[in-house]
Amino acid sequence: MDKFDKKILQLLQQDCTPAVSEIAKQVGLSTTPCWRRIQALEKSGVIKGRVAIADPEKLNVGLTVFVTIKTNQHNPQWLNDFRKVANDFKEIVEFYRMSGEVDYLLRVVVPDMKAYDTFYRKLITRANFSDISSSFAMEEIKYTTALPVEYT
Amino acid sequence: MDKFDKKILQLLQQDCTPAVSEIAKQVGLSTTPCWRRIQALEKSGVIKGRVAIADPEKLNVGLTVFVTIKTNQHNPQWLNDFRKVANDFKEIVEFYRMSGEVDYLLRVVVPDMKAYDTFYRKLITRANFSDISSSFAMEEIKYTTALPVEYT
DNA sequence: GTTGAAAGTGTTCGGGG
DNA sequence: CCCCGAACACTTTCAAC
Repeated sequence: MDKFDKKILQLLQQDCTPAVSEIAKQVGLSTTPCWRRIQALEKSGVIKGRVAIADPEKLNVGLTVFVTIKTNQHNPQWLNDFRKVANDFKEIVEFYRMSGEVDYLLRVVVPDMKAYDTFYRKLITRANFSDISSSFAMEEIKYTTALPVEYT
Repeated sequence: MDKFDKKILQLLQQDCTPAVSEIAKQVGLSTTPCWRRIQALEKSGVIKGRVAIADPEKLNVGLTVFVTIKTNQHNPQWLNDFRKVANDFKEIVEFYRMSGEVDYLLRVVVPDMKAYDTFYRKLITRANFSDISSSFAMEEIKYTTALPVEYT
């Protein structure tokens, strides 16, 4: 990936609405090669897709909760089940298997504490955890879907 | 927000490339009213924008690290400075002010442990922390930018 | 890599019911 | 809310440099 591809990616990761001709102008290329590059980035899977970003407040999910989970069932079956559960819960927007102290980390979005409590109760009926702990975000200071292009 | 708006939002949060006519078909509306609804959702700020989603692996930032931070400087000046620092570091993709034990939580994306170490050293020269701790993600099981529409 | 241009498609926004 | 239709812009693909 040369500097043109990087610039294109930076722009599209910020905003994918402008026309190819506009992108081309900003990266210092003419439309045709710029269009070809975008096609290539999509075909090679560097660009996975284009999505609309919604406002959490406006969708009434202004509260972010991080849930750390320990389990005593370290078998693939348990994880597979839990994976399905996580996909069912739309409130779970991120889900990682961790190293170290904690086994799993979830990011959950809900309207408020009360709604989180409801979510929490539903969650623990769907899977067995040996230990589960919740941390609440008071403020979202930065959130971006744009990944750095510096490491390529 | 009625069921049409919710359906439109669900679709666009998954994929914003299809034409309005296609969206309209899927929600059971004709093009014009569907287009007007999308306009309204954008104007009211429910839809904040449209972005391209890049593949972390392909951009060589396959390692996610969660960094928990405690500070002893609980003044707005310190936070404001740190806010700027976080914006400078492209590796920091999420940044929350937390309640409870830990003061701040970062999600950081880097190529590998070595790169994380480099990032870490740079970070601690830019701000003072009383305590900082890193947890590594072994696997990203779920990551979505689509927020639930059920709470509106 | 560049330009220019043609054809097809989608968007946008009138008009009607 | 629906449909129709007509500008208009953008995408996509040429051929030629």
